[in-house]
Parts: sequence; structure tokens; C-alpha cells
Amino acid sequence: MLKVEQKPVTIADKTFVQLRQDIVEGLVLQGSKLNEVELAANYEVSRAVIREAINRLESCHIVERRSNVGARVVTLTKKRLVELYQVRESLEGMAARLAATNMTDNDIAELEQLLHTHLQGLKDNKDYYQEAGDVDFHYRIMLGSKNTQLISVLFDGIYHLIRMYRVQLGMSGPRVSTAFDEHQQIVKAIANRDPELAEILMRRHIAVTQQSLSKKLSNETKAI
Amino acid sequence: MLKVEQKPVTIADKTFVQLRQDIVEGLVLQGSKLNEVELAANYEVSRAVIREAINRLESCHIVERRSNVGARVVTLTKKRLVELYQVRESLEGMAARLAATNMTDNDIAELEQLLHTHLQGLKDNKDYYQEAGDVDFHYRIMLGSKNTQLISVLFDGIYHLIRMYRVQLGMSGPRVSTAFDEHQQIVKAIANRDPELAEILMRRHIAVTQQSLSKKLSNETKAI
DNA sequence: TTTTCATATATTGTCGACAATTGTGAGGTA
DNA sequence: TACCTCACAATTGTCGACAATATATGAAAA
Repeated sequence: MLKVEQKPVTIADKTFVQLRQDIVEGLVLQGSKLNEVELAANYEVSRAVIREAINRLESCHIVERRSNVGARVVTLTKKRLVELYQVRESLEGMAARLAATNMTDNDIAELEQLLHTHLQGLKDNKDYYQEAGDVDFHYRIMLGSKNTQLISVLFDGIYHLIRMYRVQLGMSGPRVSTAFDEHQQIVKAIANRDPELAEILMRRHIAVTQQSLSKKLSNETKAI
Repeated sequence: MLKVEQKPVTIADKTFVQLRQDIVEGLVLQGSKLNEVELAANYEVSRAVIREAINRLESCHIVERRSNVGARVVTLTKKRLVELYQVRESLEGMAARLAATNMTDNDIAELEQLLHTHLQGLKDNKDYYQEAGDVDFHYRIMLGSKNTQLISVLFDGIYHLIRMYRVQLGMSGPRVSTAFDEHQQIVKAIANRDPELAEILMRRHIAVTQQSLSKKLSNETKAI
């Protein structure tokens, strides 16, 4: 299978991946300051390694750095969520458009197979679908665009931040099954080699998802 | 005026900006290897500073790094150009769409003023327009989106790579004046607060630009 | 008591040295 | 000749120490 993320080899690679995961999953709290010395002690590496990891996190938009002051994990606000999803809508819309042209018949068959698996999971056990399934679907469309530049901007640039919202807000509820239908329609458009429709459907799908997440975020803040 | 790029303060900042400029303008050749020791000597800074600069160049997609091997400047190929402009079309289309809603009346007045200046420059001296003018136009629309995330992905993520193509292929010729008309139409759509049209026009504008650049790139390679 | 300024402390930025890895070429063998 | 092996050279990765900067503390003045 195609993979975009080559396995981490250097200590800096591994530390970056680990730290990113710890932030995305909320082990390191949003908004918290990243003290280099402290992190170096925690992860048992030198400060240089931590600094490189933080630099890379900055280019994923997961932390923000200020010169001579330091880095903080971003805070998940509604404003930022909306902005992020506007970017996502734009990029994944283009990905779907390109996928309709560039995916091979075999790619599409595998994608349909994936949907079938999801449907099974949906019948049996709703929890299966949610995270992994959705991520996997969008991941394949992204790869299906066969556009290296687009894949890099999406994956290295914003995907982990998107995941951070999804994980920390918790993706579940009634949205799951309707999302499945939307996925199915998108695949149909791609199978019909209809770039315009594929793009429109993907953009709508993402816009709806954003609304669902925004509502969730509003409730969260109200609850606190 | 709004600026997205705060002035470089640390040595690493300055070195990054300088090295980026040297690559974009072709002083450091495309495809060339970036030797850390050598660069450190040239720019009269420590290797740590060069390493940070290279890391940042990687997240602009201007260099490519491989673990334990090193970094190379990307090569400007037709394939990569097409891919890059597909991403650009997607993102700047969204920027224009958002700008139609989010720019203030004053922003729009200034944008119209800018076009007027360009028209003067076009009458007097064609050369004026080309680089700075076009960059400035797209820059303002990007800022007009008022979407921080989008601005960051566009500006920090791909703008300098776009400039690298434009500078090294040399933007000039008959395209300039037709581009002006397209700019004018886009501004009109924004002034009319018509997001859909603004997006469509911007996307077409960028697609046409890409075709023009691709042709240029083909001729370049034929010439060699 | 509040403000201001100087000093102290904590944190980031920069550097040079050492370790680990990769690429290269000489020498040998089938 | 073609191919393998092994040691050496070149380059990147990692580290701890020092320098520069920002923040916190507390004393002196209003």
C-alpha cells in the first residue's frame, strides 16, 4: 500500500512523532508552554533534538513559536476550527477532483472495498468506524490525487491539526452514518470519472463536518 | 499596511531569509546539494543555524531532505509546476471567495487603487508591472481572506516556491496585459460581494497562468 | 501603597566537539 | 573484467556548554 509517511529513523524523527502524538491526543495540554529543558528531560534526549521537533511541529501549525520567548501548543478555538476547515475544504475538494481523473480502476475498486468494510463495521459496532475509518477514507482520496505537492501540504501541513480537533472533541454520534452516505456518493462520482461532482460533494461533505464539529465545540465550552 | 512576515530577529531567522532568497533567485542552483559545513562557512554562522534554516526551507517545499544523507534544492520540473499550481488554484480560489465576504470597503478601495497604479505602470513601462505588481495583487487577496490558517499555508507553505518558478522562468511577455484584465474582473467580483464568481475567476486566472508558465518551461528545456 | 528601576533567574539562541551513518575507492578474488 | 569486502573519508546527527534575551524579584523613590 502507498504510504506518505516514511518511518522515523533519527532520534529527532522519533521524538517529533512522539511529541506530536502526545499533543494530538491531549497528553500535552492545548495552550501549554513547551519548555525545551523540561521536554528534553522527559523524553530523555538533548535539547537540540527537542528544538528540531518543535520546529517541525510549528510547520504543522500545532505549536506557535515566538523568538526568544518559546513555543506554545495552539488552543482549539471555534474561529481556528472554521478557518482550518475552509482550508481543508479547498484542498480536499481539489484532491477529490484530481482523484476522479488520476485514480486507477484498481484504486477505485479498493476504495469501494474499504467502504464495504466500513458498512459492515457500522452494522456491527459503531465505534469501529469513527476515527480510523474516516481518516482512512480521506487519506486514500488524498493519495488518489497523485499530486505530491498537494499530499505534502495536506498531510504534513494540516492533517495532524485536524486530527487534534477530532480526537479531543471526540468524533461520534449520529453524524457517523450520514457521513458514510456522503462518502459513498463521493466514491460514486470518482468511479464515474466526474471531477466537478467529486469536488463539489467533497466540499459539501467537509463543510457539513465542520458545522457538526463547531456545534460540539460550542457545547464543550458551554459545559465548562 | 498588513504584513504577515515579521522581521527576522535571530541569526537563524536572517540566515533562513537570506538562503531562501539566494535559492529563489537562482544564486544557489536548483538541484544542488546543500552542504551544511560549506554553507556555515559561506554565511559565517554555526552549523546549528544552517540546520535550522534548512529545516524551515524544507517546510516551504524549497529543499528536500533525506535522513543521514542531506538536503538538496528542488528542481523545477513541468510536473512539479503543474502540481504546485493545482494547489495554488485551490487555495487562492478559496482566498478570493473569502475575500469577497471579508474584505472591508476600505480594503477594496485600496485594491482598486493598486490596480489603477498598475495600469499606469503598464502604459508607461511594462517592466514595472510584472513581478512586484502581480505578487502584490495576489498578496492582498490572500490577506483579504482574513483567514490566518489559509494565509499561513499559502505564504509560509508555497509562495516562495511559486516565486522561484516565476523568477527563474522570467515573468514577462504578452501575458502581462491580459493578466491585468483578469485581475480587474476579480476585483469587480469582490467589490460586488460575489464569492462564487470571485473564486471561479481566480481559479481560471491561475490555471491560465500555469499554462503560460508550462509553455515557457517547455521552451527552456528545449533550448537546453 | 504604587511605580520604577536595577538585579537576579530562567529560558532560548548559538556554538564547537564528538558520535553515527553513508558513500567511496583500493585491493583482492572468482 | 566483474564483483565483493573492508577500511577510510566526508557528511549528517547528537550532545553539553556558553551567550544573549526575556521574565521575575525586590528594593528604592514618589
